[in-house]
Amino acid sequence: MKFLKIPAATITRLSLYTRALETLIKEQVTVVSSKRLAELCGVNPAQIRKDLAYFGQFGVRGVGYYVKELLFDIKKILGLHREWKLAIVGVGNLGCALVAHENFTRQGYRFVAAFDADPMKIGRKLVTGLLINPPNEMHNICRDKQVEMGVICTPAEFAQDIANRLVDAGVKAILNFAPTQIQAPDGIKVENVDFSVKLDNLAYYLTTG
Amino acid sequence: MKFLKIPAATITRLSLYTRALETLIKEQVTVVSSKRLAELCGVNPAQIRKDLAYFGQFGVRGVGYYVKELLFDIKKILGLHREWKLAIVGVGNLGCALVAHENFTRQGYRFVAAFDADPMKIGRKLVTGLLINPPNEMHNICRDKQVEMGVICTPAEFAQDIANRLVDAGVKAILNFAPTQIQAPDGIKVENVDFSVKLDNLAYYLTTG
DNA sequence: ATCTTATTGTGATTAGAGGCACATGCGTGC
DNA sequence: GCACGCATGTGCCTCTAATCACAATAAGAT
Ligand SMILES: NC(=O)c1ccc[n+]([C@@H]2O[C@H](COP(=O)([O-])OP(=O)(O)OC[C@H]3O[C@@H](n4cnc5c(N)ncnc54)[C@H](O)[C@@H]3O)[C@@H](O)[C@H]2O)c1
Ligand SMILES: NC(=O)c1ccc[n+]([C@@H]2O[C@H](COP(=O)([O-])OP(=O)(O)OC[C@H]3O[C@@H](n4cnc5c(N)ncnc54)[C@H](O)[C@@H]3O)[C@@H](O)[C@H]2O)c1
Repeated sequence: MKFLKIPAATITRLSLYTRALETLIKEQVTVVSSKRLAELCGVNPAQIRKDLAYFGQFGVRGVGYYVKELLFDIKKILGLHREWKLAIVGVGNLGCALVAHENFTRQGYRFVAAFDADPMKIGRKLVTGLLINPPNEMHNICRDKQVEMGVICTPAEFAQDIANRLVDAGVKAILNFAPTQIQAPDGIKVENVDFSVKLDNLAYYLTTG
Repeated sequence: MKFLKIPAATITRLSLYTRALETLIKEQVTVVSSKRLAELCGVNPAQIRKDLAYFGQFGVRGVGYYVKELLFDIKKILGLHREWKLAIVGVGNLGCALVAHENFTRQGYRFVAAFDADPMKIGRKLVTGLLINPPNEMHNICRDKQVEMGVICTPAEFAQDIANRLVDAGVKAILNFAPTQIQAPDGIKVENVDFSVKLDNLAYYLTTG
C-alpha cells in the first residue's frame, strides 16, 4: 500500500482527523477507535482506516489508535511537525483578519512578510508588528526570509500578477482568496478559498433542494 | 437528462462558470464555446457540456453559448436571480471582513442581522450601519427579518450551539467558518469554509508531493 | 439547395473513490 | 498457555464522476 497515488480527499480528511484528535487530547482520551473517530469527523470508519493505510500501520488490532501517537504521525505526514513561513499580499479587511488569526501561528504557520500596493499602508505595521512592504520588494524580501507559501488577498484583477511575482520570488505554494482562477507553472501548488462559491451552493440547495 | 441526481461538484462548477461568464461580459464577448470557457475555468470542455445537460439545452450547435443568456440561465439554476437574507454571528476580525465585503452584496447576498456575545459590541453598529444584537435575540430577529442563511464566525467551541439556535430560528442553510464539524438536522444544509485545511494541503504538497 | 465547418449534446468507456465484510492479529482473562 | 473478543488492515465490490468520441445539427459559404 506504499507507493499508490494518494487522493487529495484523503489529505483533506487527515487534516480533519488532526482536529478531532486534538479535541480528544484535551479531553484526556488516550485511545480511540476508527468508529469513534469517524463519528467525530462525520465519515465512514473504513474510510479512516483506508486513509491511514496509505501511509503505514498506526493502530493496534483489538484496541484502536493511541491518540497522541496518531496525532503525531498524521502531523508528520502532513508536514506539520515544522514551521512554515508565509507571506501575505493585500492587507485589507480579509488580509488583516488572517494575519491576526492566532490559530495559524499555533499550528505552525507564520507570516514573515506582508505586501500591499496602497501607499497609505506601506511602511506601517500590522497589529502583530509585521511591516507592510511595497509589492516591488516581493522578490528580495521573500527570498531573504525564505518564504515558502504566499497568501493572496488582493482584488481579483491583481491576483494573477501577484501569483506570478510570488512564483518568481521562489514561493512554491499559494493560497488564493481572490475569486478568480490562477494559472501557475508545474510544481507550484495553488489552493483556492472561495466563500461565494459556498454561498452559491447554499442558494442552490435552498432553491432546488 | 432531467431528473437525475446532480453531483455537488457540478453545482460548484456552475458557480465558477458564472464568474468566467461575468468576466467575458466585461470584455464584451457575446459568444463562447465550451472549449474556451473550459480553459478559463480550468476544466474539461465535455465537463461543462455535461454539467449544463443536467438542466437542459443552452447552446447552439456549431456556434457555442450566448454569454449573457447562459449567465442568466445558470444564475437562475443556482437561485441567484433573487436576493438572499443572511445573518452573521460573531463579528470579530473575520466576521467584520465578511460583512464589509461588497462583492457579496453585488451577488445578492445581504446581511440583515448581526449577533455577538461581547457586551462591548452589543448595541454598536457595523460600518454598514448594521446593529449588533445579543445572541438571545437570534430567534426573534431572524424570524422577523426572514433570515434564510446563517454565517458562523465565532470561536469553534460555540459553533454548535450557534448552529442549533440558528436552526431553531428557522434558518435553513449555514456557512460555517469555525474549524469544527457542525451537526445539523436533515433539511438543513451546512457548508464549511476551512482555511487551515487548505494550508495543511499545501504543507503536505511541499513536504511530499 | 447543398456542402462545409464548427460545436453542441450524449451514449459508451474509463477512472476513481467509497464502503463492505472478513481474515488477521493483539491484548486480556481464565 | 490457551481461548476469546474486539478493532484493525485490506481485497473486492459498488457506485459515482470524469473523459472520450461521435452523431446530431446549426450557420455560413458556394
Ligand atoms: N472580505 C471578505 O469577506 C472576502 C470574501 C470573499 C472573497 N474576498 C476576496 O479577498 C480579496 C480581498 O478582500 P478584502 O475584503 O480584504 O478587500 P480589501 O479591499 O479590504 O483589501 C484589498 C487590499 O489589497 C490591496 N491591493 C490592491 N491591489 C494590490 C496589489 N496589486 N498588490 C498588493 N496589494 C494590493 C489593497 O490596497 C487593499 O489593502 C478580494 O479578492 C475579495 O474578493 C474577500
Ligand atoms: N480570522 C481568520 O483569519 C480565521 C481563519 C480561519 C478560521 N477562522 C475562524 O473563524 C472564527 C472567527 O475568527 P475571528 O478571527 O473573527 O475571531 P475573533 O475572536 O476576532 O471574533 C470572534 C467573535 O465571536 C464573538 N463570539 C464569541 N462567542 C460568541 C457567542 N457565543 N455568540 C456570538 N458571538 C460570539 C466574539 O465576541 C468575537 O467578536 C473562529 O472560529 C476562527 O477559528 C478565522
